[in-house]
Amino acid sequence: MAKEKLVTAITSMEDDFAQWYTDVVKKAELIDYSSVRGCMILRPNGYAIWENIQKELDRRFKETGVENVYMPMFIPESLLQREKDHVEGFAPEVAWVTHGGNEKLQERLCVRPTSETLFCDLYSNIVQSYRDLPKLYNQWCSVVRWEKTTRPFLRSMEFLWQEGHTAHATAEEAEERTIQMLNVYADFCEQVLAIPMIKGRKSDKEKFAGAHATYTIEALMHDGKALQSGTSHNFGDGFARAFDIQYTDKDNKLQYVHQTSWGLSTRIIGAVIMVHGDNSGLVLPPRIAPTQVVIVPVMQQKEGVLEKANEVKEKLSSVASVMLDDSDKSPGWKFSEHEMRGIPVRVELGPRDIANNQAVLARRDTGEKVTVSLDNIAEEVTKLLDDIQNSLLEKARKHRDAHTYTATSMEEFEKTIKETPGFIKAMWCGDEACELEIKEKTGATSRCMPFEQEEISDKCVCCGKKAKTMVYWGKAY
RNA sequence: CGGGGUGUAGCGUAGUUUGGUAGCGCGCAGCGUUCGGGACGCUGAGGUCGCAGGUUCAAAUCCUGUCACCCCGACCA
Repeated sequence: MAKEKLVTAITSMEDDFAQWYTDVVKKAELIDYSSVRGCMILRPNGYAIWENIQKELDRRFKETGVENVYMPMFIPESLLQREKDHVEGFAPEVAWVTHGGNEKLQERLCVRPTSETLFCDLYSNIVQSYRDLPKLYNQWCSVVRWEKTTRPFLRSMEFLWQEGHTAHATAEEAEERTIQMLNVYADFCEQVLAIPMIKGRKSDKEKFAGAHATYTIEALMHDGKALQSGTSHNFGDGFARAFDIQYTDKDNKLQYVHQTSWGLSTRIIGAVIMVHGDNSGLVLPPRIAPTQVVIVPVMQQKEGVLEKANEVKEKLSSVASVMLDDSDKSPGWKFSEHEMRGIPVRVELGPRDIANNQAVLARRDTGEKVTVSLDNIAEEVTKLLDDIQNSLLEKARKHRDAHTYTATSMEEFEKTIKETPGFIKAMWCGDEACELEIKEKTGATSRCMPFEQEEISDKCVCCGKKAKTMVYWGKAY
């Protein structure tokens, strides 16, 4: 396509997907690298996407009764070590503060890699009675994990996220909340980010350090790799016992609370890029696009063009977030630039259009152009944005389904993962040894045990023993 | 942490083999002509050649060390 020849700034996906990703992230000006290894700078284009994600999710959280708080970023070493599995899971990637000014600290402080311990400490102080429950807290913050290798959005040493932490009177209530929040994530991803998710439970090997059960939403990227996009954990009363979080129930008996935590990070932006992006750059679903419509005037120095463009902007601003690009670049340059940034709809407006009381609408996802009357441009744009949102989800679903395979033998498994990367549905006996062997042989890990089970066979794909569960497998980011 | 690669103007790079005045394209600034898929002309600004040592009359170039980033792997909510 002629179009693609022009944008030489971006490596094509087919040539080198990793390089394509890096190019998009940079050229769309989502991030820049910083002077600290593994830490990225979120630039306005990138941060605005996160702000929209925050806005949408925060509203959905609050609809379920969640309240926001803010916890300190430092955790005393003794507190971190309270729960054994938890500290073992996180210790290798924790950053430590050892000095305050020139003085060595009595006790090291860790920079939070996650805040379970802080919330537990708080709950142990503020929960006394069953009347104090449930506690449904969330915080928006950054966390630090000393990663060995990093990639923008997908894995950085410091990243933005939200972490919800709840405490409940009963195990049932905690389990219900865990699933409820997983559903909030999945609905958000489908409806707003146009990314279809597989919902399911993690195997013991893959579950969160200290969790009783971990649930996950898994998405398939354009290159056939899986991305864990959000998790929801049920802690049972494990943390409560370690942190002594007890309440008095109606019968005046001491009980431990049951807890959950759930998180979603800027990593999800990586998913948006890798699910919807194409060789011209980023493709943003309208519902999170900071700018939904860009107006590109043609012959803008001509009498009346900019005036008309401003009129159209005014008209559209009631139905979408609109930007008028009246910079003195050529129209063609602007076309490519805004495509690179993923703006869903472009309005082209020149003297020819104005004479005919019309404008050209170009959609980012398909490149298709239509001419519409200026009289009902607001309605047309609204419809178009909706249509783009829907077809992005549809396209992503088709891609995922087309790259979801089944395997009933290891030969089939290995061949599929090698030749046609994607999700593989295969039966599993439940033994961790088989999980390890599959990883060893194929590089694929168990992504989740989906809620929607199918009986592909009655034997474990690895050992041939009686199968317990169908598992989605895949190579993961 | 292992393997590989790359560091020269904001970006992309030539020059390194064989040491000898740092060059080109894009971008940037000014002026003019342009404008329906990255327009063009003229003029101009911009460089501690990643950093630190060493060899030499002379180092982007050779030697030693070091740092950063990218890719693959290992590890990893």
